[in-house]
Amino acid sequence: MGYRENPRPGGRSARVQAAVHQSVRDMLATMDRADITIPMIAQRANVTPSTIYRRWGDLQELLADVAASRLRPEAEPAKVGSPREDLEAWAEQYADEMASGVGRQMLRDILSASDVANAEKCSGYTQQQLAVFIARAKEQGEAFPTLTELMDHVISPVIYRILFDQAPGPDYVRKLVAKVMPEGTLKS
Amino acid sequence: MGYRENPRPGGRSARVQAAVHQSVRDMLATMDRADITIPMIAQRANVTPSTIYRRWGDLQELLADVAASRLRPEAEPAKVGSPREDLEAWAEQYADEMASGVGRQMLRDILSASDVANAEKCSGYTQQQLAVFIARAKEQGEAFPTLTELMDHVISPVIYRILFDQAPGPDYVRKLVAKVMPEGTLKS
DNA sequence: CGCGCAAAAGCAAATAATTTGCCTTAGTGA
DNA sequence: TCACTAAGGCAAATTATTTGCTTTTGCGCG
Repeated sequence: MGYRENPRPGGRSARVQAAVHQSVRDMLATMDRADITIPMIAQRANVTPSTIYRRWGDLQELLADVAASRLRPEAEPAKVGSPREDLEAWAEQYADEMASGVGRQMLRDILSASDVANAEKCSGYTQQQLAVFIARAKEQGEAFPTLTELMDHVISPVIYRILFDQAPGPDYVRKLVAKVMPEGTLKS
Repeated sequence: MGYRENPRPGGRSARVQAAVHQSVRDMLATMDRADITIPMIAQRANVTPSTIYRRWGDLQELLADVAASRLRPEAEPAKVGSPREDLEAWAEQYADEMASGVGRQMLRDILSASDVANAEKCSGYTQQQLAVFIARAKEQGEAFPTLTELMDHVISPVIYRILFDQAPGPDYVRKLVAKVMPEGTLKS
């Protein structure tokens, strides 16, 4: 009697999931998160509350699921210049998105759920994106930081600040990138 | 009709707060967090549920409050060798505590609450502790990283890993510290 | 000291959310 | 086509939350 992780596309289960996700996104856009309840989500999605309870367990799990699916990158990072420049542009946008009200909420939703799967998924997405820059740099023979260095010294500080402190400022990210680039790699 | 942030010690309000906090700590120690409810906490603390609802709002706020108060450092970090060695020892213990089941839960509780105050408090505690090392190093004329460097390149990566990934390994923290120390500062 | 005030707690009724058992529906694969 | 099963609907039972009103407690003041 378990629910499939990935419902077959086109099936009823997939339709319900889509309707519920959509309903949650609508509500997040229009009202305060503290006022959102499962019965309300259910009504807007035209399903019964018990469907949601059985499938997701509670509001936190549902919100985490929705947040993680919104965080999935839609495309490869843009290629506009050198790998370093691409990384800088991407990181800046990443920081902005995460620091925005919506992004911040999504991060919290993901971390609040008792199930760790969504947090890992989210970190995995970021690593995938970073891996693209690393591959490009390698291809072009450009010196570049490792994945671990990028995660530890660019992503982590940005996320920490967003979660605990204040949003990272505009050139803060640029400085982090500069610091992590290998010696002798100067910005053009 | 607002509740005081810091109830006068010895008053009724302070007793209730202590009883409720204790009740929460007991329950966290003995049962799964998903099974904890406000009525249960109230019963164990000999208080009516409405008292808790009025004072804290909901379970998440209460858990965040309890977690933040547990995270308050009790003493200045130990002084056993050079500032760098002290920092290493402290950071390692910090990482262990945060990565433990209890520590991880506390972090999540703090981040799940809609009120950001506890998250800021928690980050503030860490910065206070780090400031002690910096002051000691300055006093002894030892080269030392800034507070920002320590937060960005030691604390942030540790916390990020705990939240999104896996617990940081045993010598991972040591490497982070080594990396952030000023050039020419070699380990004795 | 004892009085009055206001903050905070208790109580209980009203409301809302969650859980659960049982039934129905809709896809899937033989 | 048919039977099987995962998933959804419905409604009753349970549990949590909110709220209006009352009572208690501790503080400041005369």
